[in-house]
Amino acid sequence: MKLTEAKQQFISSWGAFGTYWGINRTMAQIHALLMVSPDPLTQDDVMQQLNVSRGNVNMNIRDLITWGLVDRIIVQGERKEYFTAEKDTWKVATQIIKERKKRELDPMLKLLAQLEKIEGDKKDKDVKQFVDTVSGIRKFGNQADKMLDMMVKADESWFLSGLLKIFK
Amino acid sequence: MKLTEAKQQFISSWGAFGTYWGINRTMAQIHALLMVSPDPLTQDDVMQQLNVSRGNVNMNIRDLITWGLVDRIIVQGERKEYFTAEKDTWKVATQIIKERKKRELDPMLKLLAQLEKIEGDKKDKDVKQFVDTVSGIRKFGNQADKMLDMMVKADESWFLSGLLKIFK
DNA sequence: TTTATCTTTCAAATAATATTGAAAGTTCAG
DNA sequence: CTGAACTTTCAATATTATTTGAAAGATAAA
Repeated sequence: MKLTEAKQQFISSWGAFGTYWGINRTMAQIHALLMVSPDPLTQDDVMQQLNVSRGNVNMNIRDLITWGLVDRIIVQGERKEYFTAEKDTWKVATQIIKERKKRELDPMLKLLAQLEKIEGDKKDKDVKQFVDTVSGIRKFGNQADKMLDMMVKADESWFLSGLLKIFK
Repeated sequence: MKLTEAKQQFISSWGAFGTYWGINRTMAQIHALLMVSPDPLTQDDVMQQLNVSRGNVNMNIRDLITWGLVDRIIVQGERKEYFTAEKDTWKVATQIIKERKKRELDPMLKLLAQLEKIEGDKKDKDVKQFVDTVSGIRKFGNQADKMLDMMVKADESWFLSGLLKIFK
């Protein structure tokens, strides 16, 4: 397989993969493209390579920047902006974990804690089932939260080589 | 807050949360409803409580069954079918991990392994960046894969109390 | 200041996804 | 069998999410 074809396939699969995880296809594709591009690209480069409109590229790049996955690069003496993606997989992963935790997990845990304080007779089986379910999810979520926190603080080599021994 | 209101909020939030993760709103809501319902429900119960059509309920319940999260229950002497959800959070989580791994992570890792075997001069910076990116993701993915495998085989108490000490 | 270059916005168009509901299919009691 | 009770299917429809592209907004060189 040639580079061009492989890139194509990587970008397209990354896009499809993204949609399974609630990320829009184009955003995932732009991210993929920037990850395999050694040099920064302009919006026009991305438009041309992925066949999408200017507005689409602009909005999705902006979004990727707020996710902390893409950086805007200013080249001396050039009018237009360039963009580049973080290419270290570990950093990408921890960045995504950090953001999703903040945007989704943390608010959900807050809500579950509220819901658990429901008024009503714990003897009532409906009340009991509700509280049990909510508190089960909350406990699990809290543990996952702590684990992810530590993962984010840990470093790559630990993850890649050390972790396995622990699970033995 | 009263039970009815709390249930309502739980179901609706669970639905919204699901959409962040590529799960359709109704499927997540049905799952939520069944998790907080102590007794099995019929399709009509679900239709009525969530205000969705028969076809929608039927299709989504079927899907939840293939995910291994919902069971069909036959009650002696009753014509209609009942449905119930697994309520143990740990089991729900490991079941979801198992399925998503099988459906998404494993095929992606297979593809990445293919792409890494690209032909071309490793001195070329485009080739190098491509191979580095793909292999970085593949290594991370493989490690995550192993970790999740072990998590699925492990047990809840270990996760809830033991794991943290390891990360210290 | 004017103009050319580049970026951003957002209403409208399009595409993707989810939902409905009626008809067809199934199952079983009588 | 036959018909009532229940389940499944799927084309049509509705909803939601994404994309476009032209206009407006910046910015800086001339």
